[in-house]
Amino acid sequence: MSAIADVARLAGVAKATASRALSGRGYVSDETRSKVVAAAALIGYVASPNAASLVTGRTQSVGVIIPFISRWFFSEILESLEQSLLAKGYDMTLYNLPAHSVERERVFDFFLARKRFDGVISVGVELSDTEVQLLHRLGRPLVGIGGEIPGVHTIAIDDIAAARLATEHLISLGHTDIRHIGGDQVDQMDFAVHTKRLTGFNTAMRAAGLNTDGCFAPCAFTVPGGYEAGLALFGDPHRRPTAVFAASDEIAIGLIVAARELGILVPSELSVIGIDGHPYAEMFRLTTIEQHPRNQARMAVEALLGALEQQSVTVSPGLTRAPTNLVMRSSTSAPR
Amino acid sequence: MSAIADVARLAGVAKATASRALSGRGYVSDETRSKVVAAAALIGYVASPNAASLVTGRTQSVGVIIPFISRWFFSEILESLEQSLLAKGYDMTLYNLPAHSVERERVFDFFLARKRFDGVISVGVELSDTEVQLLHRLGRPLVGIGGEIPGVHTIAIDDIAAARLATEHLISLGHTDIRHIGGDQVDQMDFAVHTKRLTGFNTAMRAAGLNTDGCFAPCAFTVPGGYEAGLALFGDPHRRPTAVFAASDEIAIGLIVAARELGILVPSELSVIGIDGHPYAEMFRLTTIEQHPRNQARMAVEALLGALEQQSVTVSPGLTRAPTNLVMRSSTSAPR
DNA sequence: GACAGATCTGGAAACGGTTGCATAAGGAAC
DNA sequence: GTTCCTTATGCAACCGTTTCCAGATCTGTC
Repeated sequence: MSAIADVARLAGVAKATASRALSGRGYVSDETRSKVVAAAALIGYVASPNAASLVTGRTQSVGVIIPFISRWFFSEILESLEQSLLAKGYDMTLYNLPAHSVERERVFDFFLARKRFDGVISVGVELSDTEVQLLHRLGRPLVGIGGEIPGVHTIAIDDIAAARLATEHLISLGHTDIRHIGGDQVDQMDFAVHTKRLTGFNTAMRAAGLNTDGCFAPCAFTVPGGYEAGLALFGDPHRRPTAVFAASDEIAIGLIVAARELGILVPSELSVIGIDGHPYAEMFRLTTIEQHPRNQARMAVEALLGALEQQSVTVSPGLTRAPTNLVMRSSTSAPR
Repeated sequence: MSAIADVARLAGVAKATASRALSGRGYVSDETRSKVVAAAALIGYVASPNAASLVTGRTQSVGVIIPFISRWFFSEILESLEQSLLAKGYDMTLYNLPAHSVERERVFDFFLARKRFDGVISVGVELSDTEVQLLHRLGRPLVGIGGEIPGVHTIAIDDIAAARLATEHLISLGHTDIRHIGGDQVDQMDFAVHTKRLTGFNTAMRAAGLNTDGCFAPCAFTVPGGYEAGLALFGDPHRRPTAVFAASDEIAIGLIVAARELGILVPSELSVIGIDGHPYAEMFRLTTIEQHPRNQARMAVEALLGALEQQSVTVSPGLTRAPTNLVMRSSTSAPR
């Protein structure tokens, strides 16, 4: 509707002056500025970033690539990203790209190539070299959350250390028959998360002199996934472990529900520990390693906007470790 | 990087011709078109919709306003919206606006006023007249999901009918001591959902000649919310009902978890029914009224893009009813 | 063979902002 | 009273695209 020319006319100044007055760049007298601001307010003028982006190259908008929306970690990330970006005046445009989506190529070659974003945040998606280069050629900074992409600044917890800590907690309670339930191949979430958590588990077990053969069982990375795995694992009383380390709280909760259904007492007959800090953890009294996705999202926005302020095309590559912490509730105890 | 001028030069034609060849509007000979297309492919040219929007007024982008991201209904809607919009070449920009967010005014007065969207989809947010008018003045069509906004085309299930159906299911099994656990004031989600589901419950009860006094108890609209409500409601064996209608599956699941902890058998001692069709419903064998959010999202996109194609500023106002269906599992049975 | 209509192409003007450059006024330093 | 710097403003060009308009060529009809 109303353009800056209307504001300028109303305020009795040139377009250039109105632009300077509203954007705060360049010299404008206080008197002129207030006239312009008043005129803009009067007709409800809001600058079109699309038009401005033509000449400035800045769009005030950030693209986000994410493989899931409904899983806890990802929805937390998303809420926090949106909040941080909104606070800084940025729009957030969402691309939901499951691991091997058919749309994937189109998103990179078409949507991301449209020059709509000042930067891109990639959450839990392993980008190929080609894809990183494509984004790089656009001259836009890129920040990752939740994994390591070569040459890209990434915010992530130390998955190996978190898994080791969880396993060590069980070992320190006196458990020796411990299993690890983690993500399966189908649900790779693209990232090496599953593998890393398994590595942390194996490391802790071996350091304690415990055998790891046949200790890992895969399942879908969800509550029903953990539930199914629990029914299978706990079905035979003779082969039942005394403790389980679940790769996520959602899996852990599924395991607990399965155990309860089978009449197995947690923690006296079975200890369960997870990773995440899921909002349901408390009602299931689940001991877990908390990560703080909202915080990770804030760090990512900070890194990205920092790079934008410095006009730098790239964020300094490298890894920022997000903190984790053990929260003890009553799903773990010494074995009987 | 590469602009249409580069493509035109490479193909040996004028900018205008290149534009026509790539957009498919106006006359272009087959020979010229293939030359232009080849040139564009060669240098990896992708048109900037920002620049185009300046003259066409179309941005190829849709704004979505949503109060939650992590709750099941909303994340399903979001995934489906993104998928439908992407398929049509539209970007989706997200505004996460909890009910009484401090950011709300800023989103309407600033972000939505920036002329970035061809249309807006509002999910589960009750818009004020002022807000509807503001969007209308921008000349952009608006479609709602999950409630009724005066003068706006909305996709929604019949909440009253769904609640009545759920309650009637319990009554038909022979229950007479039935409670309804639903959303509280704090968690109004802006919409009249809570009130409508309560109305449906009351209607069914009265039609069966049952008293409704003191039959409703509020809780947070989440699994832990239902769990807390369950502990409170089932704590006193003398005052325990034989059946509960939960306003959502998440509440229903919380109730079941609480019942199991208290040693109450579902369904023989307690029947529970919910509304939603949550992915956890099956593992808790929950009887529920399914709604299909992904389908609602598709309908919304269809309505919005339909209006855009017709150049019409408004979508024909009115209500499209999304279907629901009762799925019987084993959380409900006749009372003992 | 003239004419109308359809097809094809290019030049130039727009869209709504920002910014480089020129101009001018005011104040400080010599 | 110059000179120089800082502040303030306007004009015009520019960003990348689409589209209006004019002109050219081709086709078919009478």
